[in-house]
Amino acid sequence: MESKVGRPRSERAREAVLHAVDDLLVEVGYAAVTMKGIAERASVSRQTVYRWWSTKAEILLEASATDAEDELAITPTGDPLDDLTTYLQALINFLAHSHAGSAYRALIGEAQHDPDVAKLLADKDVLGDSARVVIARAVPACDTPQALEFATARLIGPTFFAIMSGRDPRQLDPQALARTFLA
Amino acid sequence: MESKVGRPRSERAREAVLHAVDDLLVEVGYAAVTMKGIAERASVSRQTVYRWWSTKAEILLEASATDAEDELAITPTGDPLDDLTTYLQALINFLAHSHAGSAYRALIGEAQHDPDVAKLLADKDVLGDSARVVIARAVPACDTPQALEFATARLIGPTFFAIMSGRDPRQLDPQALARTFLA
Amino acid sequence: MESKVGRPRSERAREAVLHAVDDLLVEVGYAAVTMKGIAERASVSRQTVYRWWSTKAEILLEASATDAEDELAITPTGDPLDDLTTYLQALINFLAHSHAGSAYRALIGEAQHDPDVAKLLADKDVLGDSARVVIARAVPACDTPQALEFATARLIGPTFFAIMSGRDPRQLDPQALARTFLA
Amino acid sequence: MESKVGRPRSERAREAVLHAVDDLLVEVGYAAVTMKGIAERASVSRQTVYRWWSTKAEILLEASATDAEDELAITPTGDPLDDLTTYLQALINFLAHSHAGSAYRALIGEAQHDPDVAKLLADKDVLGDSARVVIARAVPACDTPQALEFATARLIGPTFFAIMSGRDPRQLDPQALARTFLA
DNA sequence: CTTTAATCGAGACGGTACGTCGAGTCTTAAG
DNA sequence: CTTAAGACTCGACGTACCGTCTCGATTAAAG
Repeated sequence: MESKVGRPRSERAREAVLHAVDDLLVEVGYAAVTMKGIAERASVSRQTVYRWWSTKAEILLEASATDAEDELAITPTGDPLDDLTTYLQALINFLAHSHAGSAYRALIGEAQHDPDVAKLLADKDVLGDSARVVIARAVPACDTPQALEFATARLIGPTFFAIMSGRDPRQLDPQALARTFLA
Repeated sequence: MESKVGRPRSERAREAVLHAVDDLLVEVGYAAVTMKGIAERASVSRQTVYRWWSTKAEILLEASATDAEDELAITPTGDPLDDLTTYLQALINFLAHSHAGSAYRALIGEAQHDPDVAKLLADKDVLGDSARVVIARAVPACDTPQALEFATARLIGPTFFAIMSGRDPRQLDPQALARTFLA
Repeated sequence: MESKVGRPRSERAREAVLHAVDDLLVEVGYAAVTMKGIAERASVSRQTVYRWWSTKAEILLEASATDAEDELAITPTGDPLDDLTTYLQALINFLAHSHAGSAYRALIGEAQHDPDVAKLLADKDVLGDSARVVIARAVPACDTPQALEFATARLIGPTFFAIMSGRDPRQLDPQALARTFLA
Repeated sequence: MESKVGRPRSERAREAVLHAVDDLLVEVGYAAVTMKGIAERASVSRQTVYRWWSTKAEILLEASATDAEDELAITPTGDPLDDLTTYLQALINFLAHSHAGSAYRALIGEAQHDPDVAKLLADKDVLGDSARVVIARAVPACDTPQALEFATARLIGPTFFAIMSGRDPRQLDPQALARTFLA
């Protein structure tokens, strides 16, 4: 419920900030993205940035969550192996090559030592959500929450580990991963 | 080839820095560990820290690599399922509860947007090394490098993902994970 | 000539602002009085304050000018020495102990580097006006403007300097000052 | 007692700051002089400014105290009236026309609502010191501290008031003021 | 009894300085 | 040549106040 009195929030400023953070991420990398830099790039006052977001992680998440969801959504064919393979390929592309994915990896990294960022990601489980949809369709037997969680970790885990630990993503074979998952 | 003239490097200073990093990590957490703080805690000049290490990631890795190896090494029993279960339990403890493990998670995080840290971790693959040893013994069939890499990702991945993405480590069942790995 | 159409100026808002300034001056001191603070304390919008006053000096002067005049006005007895002594005592009280006086000192201070404030004070010579009245009655010989100006400086100056330069006002003896003035 | 270990204070930085504050005072006026502006003008880091001075008032005082003393020091002739007249002329020039004087007036102004500045000026009574020297020589009868204080206020006060309250300094007649003082 | 016009509150906006902190580097004297 | 000490430049931090700007809602006099 948002107040109706006072000057309304500037949609222009909101978008400028989100675009700025996207651009800066690509240009200078996550570490060099600063609240100051975002504000300047967006031609927005620092105060305005802080008014609506408290950390760069928050902005980054808002800026890339939609992209992430889009990149991880697949159109089901009915064939479990095909669907899982397609999903795993999308996951590899997302984590290893997409801008939204590199933002996401940076956020996961930050979450390891910043509880606020961890909370943020817990509230918006991009990876888990995308995987659960695919699994529910491909493996109907996975119907309890526990089983779903376990399957999610098994499906995403190997790819996630390989990329996060700096391994070469080209060595990853989505079909082999999918087959092993179904075994 | 190192010079032999002049005052020799102080071993006292080296150890003081490594201990200071360990202590600070526990007391204030990774994010609040600073080069300045390390130097002060170690009663060592800032210049001395910079002379021997170029980033806090380097110090951190040197300070916790040995601990990490110890915590991830298991004594084999001969039974593959038992060995894998023991290893996975050690992995869970390391990533979720150990100091060395939280340092390692932070480094993995940093590596996502800092190529220097990524290089550092690539040269010292703590997790992969520990897993390969276990796999080689438990699954002798895994004899090609590719198969070993694949198995490593399958063994470590699910646990790694679950903990890095902020899931509750108590939900992880090392025996179930081991059984699925062997299937 | 002010317009007669439209909503009339709110007398309530005007008084609330002046009272807020008075209160804030006492509570937090001149330096910490801000336009923002005044508006909030008066439960008035910032725009409303700016609509009617352009600087905090203006508000302050309007808020304390009447008090200042009252505090510096004396009832004549006919005896020059008595009148001057009474006046000087009032001047000491005003400059050293009164709220209106501390506002006035702050304004004089501001006037040293802000021409707008200097202009404001030139148009409303609180100190000079009060002194001229007393001098005209006590020293009828002072009848030219120049003589009056000179006498004003001689009468007010020593006290003004002592207090503005941070000397202890208890060391000031109004009767001695009055006697010396008449000499 | 200053420490002898560590890098010594940069004399270059110290002078650059003092000159910068002098220049800025003339160019933009006291109100627009900021710590940030001083640092930039002096090509010195903000941190360095804060390391040695805590407010712009402190820098200003250090930058103009010597000038002030020079401008208010007179060479005695032996004739009381001449000496006092010369001193009062110097006082008028200082307060009304000199850069050091305008800095001093600004500081006096600030002192009215900033106890720290008031303390600063109390420790370095530029005006009082200069007057006491002149009075001691011209009026040997003034030998008790109280008498000296009283005489100081009488000597400086009228001129001080006239200029601080925005009156035209050209109307001030140093000889007339000196004569009245001696009467 | 509706316009019309200026007010009011609330609060977001772009700016800019604040004082602090950590990053690295540099400059001493001491060992 | 290393060491501890500590000053140096640089640049981001998050906050505060500045003065301006949109809003919707009042409030009176004028039509």
